[in-house]
Amino acid sequence: MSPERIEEAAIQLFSEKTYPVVGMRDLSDAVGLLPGSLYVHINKKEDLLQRIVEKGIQRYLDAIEPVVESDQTAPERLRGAINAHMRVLAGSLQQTRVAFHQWTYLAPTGKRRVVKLRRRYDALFSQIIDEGIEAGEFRAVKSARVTVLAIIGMLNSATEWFSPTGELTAEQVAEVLADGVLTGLVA
Amino acid sequence: MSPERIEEAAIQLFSEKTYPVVGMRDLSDAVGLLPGSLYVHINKKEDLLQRIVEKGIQRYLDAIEPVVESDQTAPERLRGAINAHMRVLAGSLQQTRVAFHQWTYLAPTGKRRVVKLRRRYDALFSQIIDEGIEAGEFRAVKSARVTVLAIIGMLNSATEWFSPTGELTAEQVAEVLADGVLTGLVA
DNA sequence: CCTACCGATCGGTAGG
DNA sequence: CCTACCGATCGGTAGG
Repeated sequence: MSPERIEEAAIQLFSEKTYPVVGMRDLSDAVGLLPGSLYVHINKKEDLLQRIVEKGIQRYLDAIEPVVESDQTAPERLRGAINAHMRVLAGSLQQTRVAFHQWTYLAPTGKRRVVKLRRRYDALFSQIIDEGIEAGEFRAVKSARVTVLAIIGMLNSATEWFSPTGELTAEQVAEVLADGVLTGLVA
Repeated sequence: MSPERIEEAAIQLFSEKTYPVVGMRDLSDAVGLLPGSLYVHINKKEDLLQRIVEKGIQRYLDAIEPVVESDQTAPERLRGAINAHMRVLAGSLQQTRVAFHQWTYLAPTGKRRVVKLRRRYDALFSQIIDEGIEAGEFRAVKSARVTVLAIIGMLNSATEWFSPTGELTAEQVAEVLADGVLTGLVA
C-alpha cells in the first residue's frame, strides 16, 4: 500500500460523495485496509484533501501559464487557454471536481494556500483579457472583472457537465466555448 | 417559533457551511431552542433541505418562464432571461447557493424531484437558443447543447462571485453578461 | 418546548 | 498492518 493509492481512492470517493460525507471507513474499504491502518500511511483525513486540491489546481496552472506567456494575440491566447483548460479537465475530471469545489472544507491555514493558487489561475485569464482590451483586440467591455469571472465560471461549470464518453471531445467543447466567448451568439 | 424561521436559519447555515457539516445543534442554537425541540416543528433534517432547494429553484422558473414565452426576438429574450436570473440571484443569494449545489445530498426520491425542476430550468434556455438558431437570429453554433450548458454554467457561477455590496448591481452584471454572450469579446 | 437519553458513527490512537 | 478501543458527536425520540 502506498500513500498514492490511498490518494487515488480518496479522489474517487470525494468526487462521488464530497469530503465530509466520506468516512475513513469508506476509504479503508476502498483500498482493502482496516480503518486504523490508514494512519500508517497518512497523518489525517484533511491532509488528503489538501494534497488533492493543490495538485489539482496546479495542473491547470502548468497547462495555461505557457499559453498566456506566448507571443500570440489575445484572442489566440484566450482560445489556447480555454483549450488547455478543457484538456486538463478531461484528463483529471474527478480530481478537478474535488479541487474546484471542496477546498472550502479545509481549515483556515490550508484554505489560504489554496486561495493563493486560485488567484494565480484567475490572474492568467485576467491578464489575457486586460492585454486584449489594451491592444484593441477585444472590445472595451463594461467590466473586465465580471467578464473574467464569467469566462472562468463557464469553464469551471464544464466540471459538472463534461463527459469523457459524450459526443464531443474536450477539444471540440473548447472550440464551441472559444467561438462563443470570442464572437458571441448573434448571427 | 415557526417552521419558516427554522428554514431561514437553515438557509443561512447551509449556505455558510453546507448541509452535512451543519448539525441540528447548530440549527437549534441559531433559533434559540434545544436540539430535540426542533422536532416539534420539523420532521427531519433532510426535509429542510428539500424544501429550501425546491423553492429556491422555483423562484428562477417563475421569473424566467414569462420571458421565454414572450413574443420578443431570441436575442431579446436571452437578454431578458439573463436579467431575470441575476435579479432572482441577488434577491435570494444564500438560498440559491443551497439550491444549486447542495441538492446532491438528498436521498434518491428527493433528488429525482429536484432533477425535474432543474430540467425545466435548463429547457428554458434551450428553447431560446434553439428558436434563435431556427429563426436565423443566432448563428449556427457547433453544439446547441454545449452552448446552453456554458450559458447556464456562467450564470450559476455568479452564485459564487456576485456580491450585493459590490460595484455593480445585479442588472449591471446581467448587462455585461448578456453583451458578452450575444456579441462576444472580439472588437 | 424541555429533560434525558438512544444507538450509530465519526476521526483517530496505543500497543503490539 | 491488525486488535481493540477512545471520546466526541451525530440525527432523532420517549415521556412529560
